[in-house]
Amino acid sequence: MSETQHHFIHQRIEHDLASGKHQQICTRFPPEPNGYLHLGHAKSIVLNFGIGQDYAGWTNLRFDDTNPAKEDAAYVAAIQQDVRWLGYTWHAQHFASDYFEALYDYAVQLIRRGQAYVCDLNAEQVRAHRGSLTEPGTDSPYRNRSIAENLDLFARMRAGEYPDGSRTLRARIDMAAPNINLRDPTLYRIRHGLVHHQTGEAWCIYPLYDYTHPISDALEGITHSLCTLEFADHRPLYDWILDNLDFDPRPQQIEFARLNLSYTVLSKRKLTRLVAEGHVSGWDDPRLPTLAGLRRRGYPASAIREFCHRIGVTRADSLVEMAMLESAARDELDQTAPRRMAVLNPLKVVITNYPADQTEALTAPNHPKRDDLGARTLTFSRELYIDQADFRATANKKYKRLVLGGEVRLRHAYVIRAEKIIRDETDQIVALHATYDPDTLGKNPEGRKVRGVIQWVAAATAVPAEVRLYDRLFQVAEPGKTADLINDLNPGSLQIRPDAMLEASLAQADTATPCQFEREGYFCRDITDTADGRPIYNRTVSLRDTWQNI
RNA sequence: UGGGGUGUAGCCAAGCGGUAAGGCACCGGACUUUGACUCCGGCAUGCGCAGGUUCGAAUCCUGCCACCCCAGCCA
Repeated sequence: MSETQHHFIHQRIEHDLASGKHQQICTRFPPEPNGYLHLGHAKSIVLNFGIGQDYAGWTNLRFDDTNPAKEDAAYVAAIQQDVRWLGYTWHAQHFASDYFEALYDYAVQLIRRGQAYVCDLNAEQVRAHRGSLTEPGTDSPYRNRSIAENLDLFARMRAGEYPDGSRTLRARIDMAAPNINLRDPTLYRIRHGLVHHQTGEAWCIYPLYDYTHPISDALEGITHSLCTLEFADHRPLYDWILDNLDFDPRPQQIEFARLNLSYTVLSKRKLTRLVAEGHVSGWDDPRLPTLAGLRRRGYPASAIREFCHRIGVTRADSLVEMAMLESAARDELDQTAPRRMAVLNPLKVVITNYPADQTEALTAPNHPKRDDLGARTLTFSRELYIDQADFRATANKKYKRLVLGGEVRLRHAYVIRAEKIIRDETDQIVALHATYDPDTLGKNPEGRKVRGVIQWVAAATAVPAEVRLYDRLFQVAEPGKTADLINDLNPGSLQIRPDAMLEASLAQADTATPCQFEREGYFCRDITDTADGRPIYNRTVSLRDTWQNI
């Protein structure tokens, strides 16, 4: 696996270490518990926890739970599980709501300093006073209330004397600031009737992100607060809050570009919609770029970490190709996955010169390059299955599988020759008659070259299974770019092979270990669904296929 | 048209005044009982564009152009 690359944030940190500004580097991963984590979060997790590890510091997990209308405890549990699964351990876990009391006190301080005021404008009026991108805003008529009145009003806001939306606490900065975030931003809003998953009904006023985040960071001793680019405009406000509350030392916010992946969406809003509208089976649908989905799909956590290292960290907008993710998965799985044989679209083959009452046990290594992974036993018998795609009545010479009258190697077994196609009344191929060369076990046949090798399973011992093949969820590189993203869904993103046949060793397989179905790809047992007692396998990713045309 | 960002190969990305790393993808070839893996080779006279400074510029300066973000009591 590649070294963590040296990007601009590492440089900033090393500069801060060299200058003596910090002795220890502390970061945090601050998800809002309002949805499941996805690859975009993985980028942030790997970045933040990676820094904690690389610089002998630590990383906190902090739930940014300032908006109870959208959040839920169920998401808290899911997020914790995902972070652990990715392989990280947080130094401490916090909730922004742990700081509600402190946050309130700091707000009182701001009021005392004349830096915050209670505003009676409603949302619509606030918007009207804010001005536009090119025009300055105008002061709220409540901007110059006395400190005493502000203190009283804010206390009453907390006491629940005012209805939702009737008042807010605002920072008193500059309504003419070119940066709109500085035009007296809202610090607190009133929200009655909500049950916060952590604080219950203790509060009816809730602080906003821009106010909460810098203080939470400072309270925890975070040195570098990493976030995505869209918050760059908020940095002056982040600094303003800490400045006016005399925090020293202060955490430094540094922004980086969020991850975009082609043919999928990395937006909690869009993912929530796909789940809510039933376009996918749930947050853990294997087609989703959620960590839960990728995990169920069979992606190893190490592959996701590696992917995050490969894509780097910059401030430039980017659209990373899916191939980048798949490559990281293949690199990991190739080294670790035991090899197995499975036939996804079975075609029965009868070896006519092999005795009906005979079987033999063949030994096949679990990995072509790793003896330490051991071996398993395969049963060879008169009736077998091969894949329909591995046989053709006729084909050109580039096709190196089985052709009528031609030979092919059965992986780890004998060379067979296709002799006759057996059809039913409707002319459908129902079986193939073939003969085997008994002198080809573990050696090449005399005087001729057999180029093709295909997988097979013995009919008598095969394990029936359902195999699910996945394709990209969307059929366009940037879903929703030109129209509603639902129109961009790929109707063929899930293909089920209901009649797949697996080699016998998979009957009692360790369900947690992903394996390679030779010549098909990497697969893992789906432990969420069951189909009539038959195992269900998900294809994580296919093998790289450089075979262009037949 | 206000503010904040970003432009290096098809994609991601190093580079920090000394003559364009690496990965993905792709194209050759070797090996192969997985059309996999592995290995070897190829892939930017060029760094958004135009000027300028310099012995020397992707790196510095000037001016353009393109794209992204911001007007929630969301995060």
